[in-house]
This record gives sequence, structure tokens and C-alpha cells, in this order.
Amino acid sequence: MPTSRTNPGPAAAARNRSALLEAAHAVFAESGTAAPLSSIARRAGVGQGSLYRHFPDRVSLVAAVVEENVDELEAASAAGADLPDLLGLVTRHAIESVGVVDLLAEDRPRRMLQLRERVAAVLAAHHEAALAAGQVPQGATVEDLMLGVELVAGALTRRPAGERAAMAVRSWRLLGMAVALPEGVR
Amino acid sequence: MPTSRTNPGPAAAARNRSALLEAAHAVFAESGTAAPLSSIARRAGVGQGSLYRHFPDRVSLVAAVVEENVDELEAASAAGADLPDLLGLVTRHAIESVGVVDLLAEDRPRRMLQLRERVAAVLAAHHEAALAAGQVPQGATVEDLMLGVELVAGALTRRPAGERAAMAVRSWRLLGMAVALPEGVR
Amino acid sequence: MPTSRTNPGPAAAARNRSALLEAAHAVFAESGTAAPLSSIARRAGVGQGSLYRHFPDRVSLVAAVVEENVDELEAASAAGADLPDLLGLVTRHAIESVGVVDLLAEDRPRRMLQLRERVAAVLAAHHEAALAAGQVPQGATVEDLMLGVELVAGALTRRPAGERAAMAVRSWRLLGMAVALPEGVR
Amino acid sequence: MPTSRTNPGPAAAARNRSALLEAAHAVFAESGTAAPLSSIARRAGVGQGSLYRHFPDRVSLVAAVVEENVDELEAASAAGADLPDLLGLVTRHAIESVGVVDLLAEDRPRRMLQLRERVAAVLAAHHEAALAAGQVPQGATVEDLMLGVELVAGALTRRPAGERAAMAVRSWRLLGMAVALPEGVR
DNA sequence: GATGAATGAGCCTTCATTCAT
DNA sequence: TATGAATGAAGGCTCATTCAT
Repeated sequence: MPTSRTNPGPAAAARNRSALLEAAHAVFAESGTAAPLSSIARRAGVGQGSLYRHFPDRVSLVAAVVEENVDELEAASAAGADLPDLLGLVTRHAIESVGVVDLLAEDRPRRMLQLRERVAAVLAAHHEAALAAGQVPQGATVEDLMLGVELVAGALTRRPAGERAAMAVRSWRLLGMAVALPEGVR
Repeated sequence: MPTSRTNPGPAAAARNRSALLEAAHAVFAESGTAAPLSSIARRAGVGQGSLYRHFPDRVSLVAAVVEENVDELEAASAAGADLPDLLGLVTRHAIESVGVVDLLAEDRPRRMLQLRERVAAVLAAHHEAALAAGQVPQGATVEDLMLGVELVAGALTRRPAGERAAMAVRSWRLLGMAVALPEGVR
Repeated sequence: MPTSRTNPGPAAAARNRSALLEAAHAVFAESGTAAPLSSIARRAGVGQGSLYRHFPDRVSLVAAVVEENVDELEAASAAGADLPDLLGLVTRHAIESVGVVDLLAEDRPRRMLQLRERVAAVLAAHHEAALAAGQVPQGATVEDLMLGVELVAGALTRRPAGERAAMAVRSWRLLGMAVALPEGVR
Repeated sequence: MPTSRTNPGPAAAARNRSALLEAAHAVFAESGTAAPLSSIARRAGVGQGSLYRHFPDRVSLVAAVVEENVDELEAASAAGADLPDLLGLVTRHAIESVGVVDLLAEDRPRRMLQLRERVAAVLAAHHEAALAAGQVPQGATVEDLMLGVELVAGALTRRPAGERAAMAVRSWRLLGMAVALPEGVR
């Protein structure tokens, strides 16, 4: 007897994975990283079991979301963005995936550190030019840039969606770092 | 099926209240503000019911913890501390009660705003002198000081206890604000 | 050292008892007989302990409320009321203390049966006259009257306050028993 | 700390649902509709979570129990039962599911009213014939029949199982309505 | 490989009851 | 004797995780 009803079979694997990622993105942004995993599966239109197959634990899911962001960051860098653009992009990610930071912090060792290195590498590539252009404070190191990112992202966590962009702008200004928010960030 | 063992009577009231506060302090610092309330009661050696009598909801408990901190801050200010001292004190509070910020942010309306105002008032009283002494960046407003506090406190949330002091020091330096950590802050 | 603060001393005993009764009356009517005993104590302005001294358990309290009603019924009978008046009075009690019936039913043996006998005696005293006046169905016995009371009172339990009087009137009519609701019963 | 023992898988779904219904039936009858839901789950040999999946709240469960009864009533009507038979069936339901009435009364709006209408429709279909046969008092309307049902069912709530049948019979007689209890009703 | 139901641990909250003062 | 805080058992509900189909 064949599959009775709704069982798309293996073909759905890839489709499911990306639906889950997208759903996780949205749910984490709306309800924080403590949101029920079941709500992500539901939103993705996918069974609980499939969620577990693709992402064995909560952190995997968060890491995957972050990885997408880092990919995008690297792409922007390769496409010629400058430091303010890149900080703006990071800020957008922080605004949209608020809370994702929280969770990664807890399981840092493996995944997180690699991701962090990739971000640092991107920023490092623009460090010199930014210093020269006065877009960051004199004497600021790459680690300072990373610290700035962490400070800003962390603060956004505790703000309602509507206030995040303004909060980020004020924070970057206080840090003396130039940032160019992407179009459409509210 | 009520009382099973001893009933210390109302005499325990004050003792219980402070035991609960202390336990909350510790538990929130260790496990964040989402920690089980039952763990706080247990750690305080107090019944669940008593916890609820003293603090009808999670936010009451958090607010009480913060209030203690603000009291201490005002006392320090009255005792002649300068801005770096006060930022140092705030930093100690942030290090020890990490996570408390989280919860207050969500229920901001009443309690939090008042507490926030009290902190702002304390910092405002030292703003002029700090500017004159070059302890904060030129042009920094009182709101900038508050933003600095928020950025630093927020970042500590995601750090294991052992790294917090160092993280705070680096952050304050990046912000260009002088801070004098109290003795014994690890 | 004398009593520190609010401790009226033994003088309050009688006062407390009646305050508790009144509060119980009101609370049972509003929230049913399952209402927290603490809410009764609070409403009476009396400590929990005192409530327990006067009424060692929930049923005692209910029984006391009912006893008041029966007293009033006997008084009305002695004052010359006829059966429809008395049924009306019983109905008022049922409307106001809805739910009291429920609880008595569970602990019937002692208290309840005695109370029940007193009601039956009152109705019996008017049975003949009521039959003669056609106020009850031909052939109705005193036990039938009691059954009627039970049916009506039971049905009111499940009705919101506003509908009870109308419900009672319909029910008595269906039972073929004349009833004269007291003034002011809504 | 999730599943500890066996997980029968979805195959158990239907089995669980009916086990829950049956358990609810029994528990509500024995202990009233305020009985712990956990006791129902336990009796059904089903996890707490499954109970909540099948019946998200107490009322759902009660409604499902009542619905079964109404289904049976309609079936009996379709099968040629007359009014006394149907009242007898209703009486059996009331005897066995005592207390179910209570809960429905509180959440009347949606579900209950529909169920009530279905019962009324069944009785209405036999009203004429019953009047003609003298099985109900002259002039009794369908609403009077419904009121009778409510009075009888309500009274049974407060009686121990062993006395219910006799109580019902006396009540119906007092109401002047003929009732034929099904075989085996104790 | 997907599905979705089952499971039960665990947290929150309420409340009856006791008892030191 | 009154007071009111303390206590903890118990019930409601949620959710991470497993697993038969």
C-alpha cells in the first residue's frame, strides 16, 4: 500500500529545508529564539519530525539562519560595498533576526566561532580604508569593530521592532562609526 | 495536604523576602530572567506560595532586584562618587544581575521607566563635571550615557560570568567613557 | 508586650462571625460555593485563621448560611404567610444563594437532614390549606412540595443571576404550584 | 526528558480519542465536571498532552460527551421511539453523565445552544403525538418539555448514583410527563 | 524521508490549612 | 482569640522529543 495522503516523498527535502529556514527567520524575529519549535514547523508547513531531521536542535536552526546572513555579508563585500554599507547590512540582519544572537552565545564553541571569524574577516578587509576615510574612530581595531557589532546587536534584542532602526543609528553614532542602513529598513 | 513540615509563622516574612531577593539575584545572574521561579523559591528555602505572596509575578521580582541596585546607586552618588565610580557601580550590577535588563525591557511602561528615570537623574547630576574632566566624549548627552549603559549591560547578558568584567572594560573604552570598577569585581 | 496592631481581641468574635456569614452569602452567590475561602475572609475583613475557628470547613459555612434562610422561613410562616408566600421566599433564597444546594448535597447526613426537616415542617403546615385553595396540584404530597423546591433550586444553579427569577417562575408554573415572589426579587 | 516509555505512534489516535471520551464519561459522572483532567487522561491510559490535543479545553470534552448523547437521541427518534422513550433516554444520559449539564451551562453561546436545539427538535417531532396521547400535560409546549428535562437533569446532579433513577421517576411524575426508562437503568 | 500524534517532564499558579505571634 | 504569613500538594498547560506509519 503506497503512501496514503500528504507525503511528498524525498523530493520535498530541499524544499522543506528552505521553508524551515524561512519560517525560523520569521518566527525568531517575531517571537524570539525561545519560540516553540512546533510553531516553526507549522509555519513552514512541515512535520515536526522533518524539522528534527534537518535541524537536530534549536541551535542548528539558529546557526543556519546566521549562516545565511554571513553569506549575504560576504557577497556584499565582494560586490564592492564599503564598511558603512557592511555595518548597515549587519544592522539589518540584527534588526530582522533579533534574538538570534542570544542563542548562539550559549553554544559558542564550534559553529559560532567560525561564523564570527567570517564576519571579522569581512570587516578586516575594509578596516584600513575605513580608518583612512574617518569612518571609524582613530585607533579602532578590527576587534573594536566586532565589539561594536556585538553591542549594537545586543541592544536591539530588548527593543520592540518599531524602535530598532533608530536605536541602532543612535548607537553607531555614539560609537563613532559610520553606518549606511540599506534601503527599506524601518 | 497542606503544610507538611514546619511553619515558622509570620516571623519569617522579612527573612523570606530578602532570601527570595537574594536567590533571585543569583539565579537571574546564572540562568537569566527566564529561569524557573520554582528554582528561586527552592534556593531561597521558601515555599512556592510565599514567593507568590511577596512577588505576584516575575516582573515584580525583577523590579525589586533592580530597585535595590538603584538605591545603591543613589546612595553612592550622595556619598560623593564621581561618574566613573557610578558607571563602575552600574557595571557591577550589570555583571551580577545579568539578564535583569531583559525582563524590564518587556514590561517597560510603569515600573521600569521610573527606575530608569532615577538612574538618569543620578548620571545627570555628574554630567557636567564628567564633561569638564574629559571622562566622557565631548558632546555626549545624558541620554548618551544612558545609551552607553544599555549597550554595555546588554552585551554582558550573553557572556559567561568569567568574561563579563573584561568585556565591560573594553566596551566602556570603545565608548570613550571612563569607568572605575569597584574593588573585587571579577 | 501587648497586642501590636490590629487585634481587636475577643470582643470581635461575634462581629466576625456575622461578617463571615454575610461575606459567605455574597461570595457564594457571586462565585459559587467553590470560591476560595480566602476570598470570604478577605471580604469579611477577617483573618484566615478566624474563619477556620468559626467554620472549620466549607460545609459548616454553607450550613450556617442555609440555617439563616430556614430561620427566616419559619419566621415568615409564624407571621402568617401562606404557601405561595413561603415558596416565594424559598425561591428568593435559592436565587440569592445559588449553589449552596450543591454543597449541602455532598455532606447530607447530619446537618442537612435536620435543616431539610425544618423546611418540610413549615411546608407541611400549609399543605392542607394550599390544596384546598388549589395552589398546588391535586394529590400533591408534602414530599412533592419538597421535590418541587429541589427541582427549582437545582435548576437555578446553572443560570446567570439575571435569568433566575424568570426561570423560577416558569418552573413553578410547570409544576402547577402557585408562588408569590417577594418584592424586589429580580 | 520527553517520551519515557513506549510511543504507539499515530495509530493510537482514534483509540485514544475514544478512550478519553469514555474516561471523561465515567469521571464526570463520578466526580462532576470539575474533576481533574489529569484523572481523565490517567484513566484513559493516555498522556496529558494527548488529551489536550484531542480536546483543547474542558468544555470541548464535555461537549463531545454530550454530542454522543444527542446523536443517540436522534438515532432513537429516527428508529421510531415515542416521547416517553425519548425522555427515558435523556434521563439515562442524565443519570450516567451527571454533571455534564453544569459545565455546558457556563459556556452556552456556541456549542451548547446548537446541541440544545438538536434536542428540542427531536422532542418537537413528538410533541403533537404526546399531547394527543396524554403523555404530557395539556397545554405543555416544547419549551416546557425542555424545561422539564433541565429540571430533572439538574436535580440528579446532586444525588448519589444509587438514588438517581428513583429521583428521576418521581420528578417526571410530578411534572405530569410520561417516561419510559430504558432497560437496565439503575 | 515525511508526517503528525503520543508522551511525560516540568513550570506556573492557586488554595486549603496550619501556626507563631 | 485574631491575624496573616508560610507551606506545599495538586491541577492546568506547554513543549521538546520520539517513533509508527
